[in-house]
Amino acid sequence: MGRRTVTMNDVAREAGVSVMTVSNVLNDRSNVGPETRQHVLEVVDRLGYEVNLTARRLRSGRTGTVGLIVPRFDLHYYGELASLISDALAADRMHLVVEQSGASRERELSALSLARLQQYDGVLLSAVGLDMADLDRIHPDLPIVLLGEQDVPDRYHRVHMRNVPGARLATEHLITRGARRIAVLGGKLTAPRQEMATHRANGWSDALADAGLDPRPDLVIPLQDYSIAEARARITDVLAAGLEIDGVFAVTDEVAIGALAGLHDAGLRVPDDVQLVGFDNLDISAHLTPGLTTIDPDRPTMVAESLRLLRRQLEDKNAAPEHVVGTVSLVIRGSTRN
Amino acid sequence: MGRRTVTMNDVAREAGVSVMTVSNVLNDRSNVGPETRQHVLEVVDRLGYEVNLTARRLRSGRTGTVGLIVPRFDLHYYGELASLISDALAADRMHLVVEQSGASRERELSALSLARLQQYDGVLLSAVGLDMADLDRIHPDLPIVLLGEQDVPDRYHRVHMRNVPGARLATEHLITRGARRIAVLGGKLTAPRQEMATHRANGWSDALADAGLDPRPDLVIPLQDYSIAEARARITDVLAAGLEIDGVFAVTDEVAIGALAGLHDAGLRVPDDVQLVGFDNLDISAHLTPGLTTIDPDRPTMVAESLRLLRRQLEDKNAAPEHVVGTVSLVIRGSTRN
DNA sequence: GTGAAAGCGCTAACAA
DNA sequence: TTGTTAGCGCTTTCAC
Repeated sequence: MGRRTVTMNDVAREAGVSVMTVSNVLNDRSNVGPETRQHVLEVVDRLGYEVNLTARRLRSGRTGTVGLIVPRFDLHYYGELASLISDALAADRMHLVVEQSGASRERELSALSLARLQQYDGVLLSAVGLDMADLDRIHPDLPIVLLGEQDVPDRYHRVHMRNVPGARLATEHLITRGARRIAVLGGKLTAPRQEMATHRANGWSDALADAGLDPRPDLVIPLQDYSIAEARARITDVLAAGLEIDGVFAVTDEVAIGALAGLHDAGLRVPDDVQLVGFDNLDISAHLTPGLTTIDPDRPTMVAESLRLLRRQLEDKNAAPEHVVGTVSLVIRGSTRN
Repeated sequence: MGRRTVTMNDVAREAGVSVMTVSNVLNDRSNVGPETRQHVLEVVDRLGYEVNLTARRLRSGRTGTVGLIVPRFDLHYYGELASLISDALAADRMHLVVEQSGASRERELSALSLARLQQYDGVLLSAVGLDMADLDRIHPDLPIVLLGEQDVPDRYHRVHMRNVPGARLATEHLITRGARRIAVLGGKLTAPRQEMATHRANGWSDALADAGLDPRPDLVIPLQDYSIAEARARITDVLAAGLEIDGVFAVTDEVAIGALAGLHDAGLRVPDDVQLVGFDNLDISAHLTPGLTTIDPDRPTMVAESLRLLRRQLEDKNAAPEHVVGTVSLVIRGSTRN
């Protein structure tokens, strides 16, 4: 209980060797005799010694830990992302820890303080609230990979999704299947910065224009937090206000789930009365009724690429920044007609 | 870019004061003259200094960070939990970081190594794969609160859910609404240790017995990872094998979502042919079609209590361990009949 | 193959 | 109000 923490010194004294030898044993360095190693390990075990990672880090700079910064823990997208990354890193014997920045700029900047970031060997940053200028202020001497949509300074390594083509694909599919009055739920035509909502609204708008349809502003239904509840409430509002639609492109699957509920509330059947397409291909989307037609951003590849970029920087501080663009594909399920 | 990290020493030299004064300013200690403070802050700003948290931690032992260890990032339950905790901690100006232990004992033990835990001021541990003996080996001189079901050594502070009564409530509700052949999806009658699945199966079994119904073993459908996909596949299997049921108690809402899909696949209507109750009251559960009747574990209170126990230990290392038991309530929605 | 010395960047304790 | 000293526990460097 109250007993003092066992340090390397204690082990060294007990084993009758120097701390350096203990350190060498614990770090699997080659320059230790076999029976010395054996003996040290025995003592380590007996005393229940565990290395102090803080001290190691202070001295060596290495932590064995990668940080993932996400806007929110409770958006399923980030949970699935974190899970994939964590599993992939485990193969490299590294640990993932996840922090939530909150979607607000203030909390994001705080999570992003150099002080916090420097605790990691590398950082995967999925930041939504920051603009170029913010990112430009961060000058961590530390590997970072940006995951996401926004424009970022060229010096950043970055993996991003093909948002506009993905949204276009979704919308074209709705048009192909006969929808003509297609709303974009969660889209934004204008915003202070380009972001997921504007990119995906642009793809929607492009597809409509190509098909000779009018991307009317009243078909663009912006959201704040992209939660299921918000999406359901907003679509209920616009339907009650008399908006007539036969298709919905929801900017995320989570938004689509809300739309599904809201449409059902209004007595509209999916896909018979209104067809619906999402974006993200969450695990759950295959298991809704009806199954959700959606855009698959090939997360496994995005994760693999992110980690590749991270490893490159880990190996070579001055690796030239790379921009990787993912692929998107359409997954057709029951929420659109045959 | 390659420029060396700015240290407190640099700031001190540049400002013409000692490092202690810089430290005092940055920690808002009262013993600094106003114009000295002002000047130091200016220099800090000009040089872009940020404190090295690793060094601070090594010296002071405080980190300002709480760790939450969860089995998986991609189970919605933990995402919602993490989100609640993160927001609550922000009010105390503390940060939450989340680690995934993986449901396997090995990875759990690794995430739980003293070395890793000691990086935090306190740890909230939602461990599923550990037993008493494992937990007994952990002797961190560090505040821990266990969240969860299992029996734990008395010296631990702990918040747990009323699993058995909750499961009983769910099952009684099914019986009240007319179900008679009620399966427990994800339940286990026997297991090496008491765990969520056994507790909830016990509540199910108790309720059946009380009602004079037979808790037949073939009504207990165990699961491995409690994913939506697995739940859907398993219920499809047992239905195909000829199991006749008119009610399902799913041990989690996530499992219930899979059950909903599987029942639909089999051409069974919910709640007309088969009634369904979950457990957890996830955000999404209100937005399914039909809405999911479920057990609400009052997560906000559980989170508040967990943080209270943590703060108690932070303030007094020797605070007597407390066991807090949450309350459960039934939330009735469309997946059970009226 | 092993060990002694130095110091990573900060803060606790005490002195001035 | 400010500064000096010591040292958190480890790893780097270099000597033996």
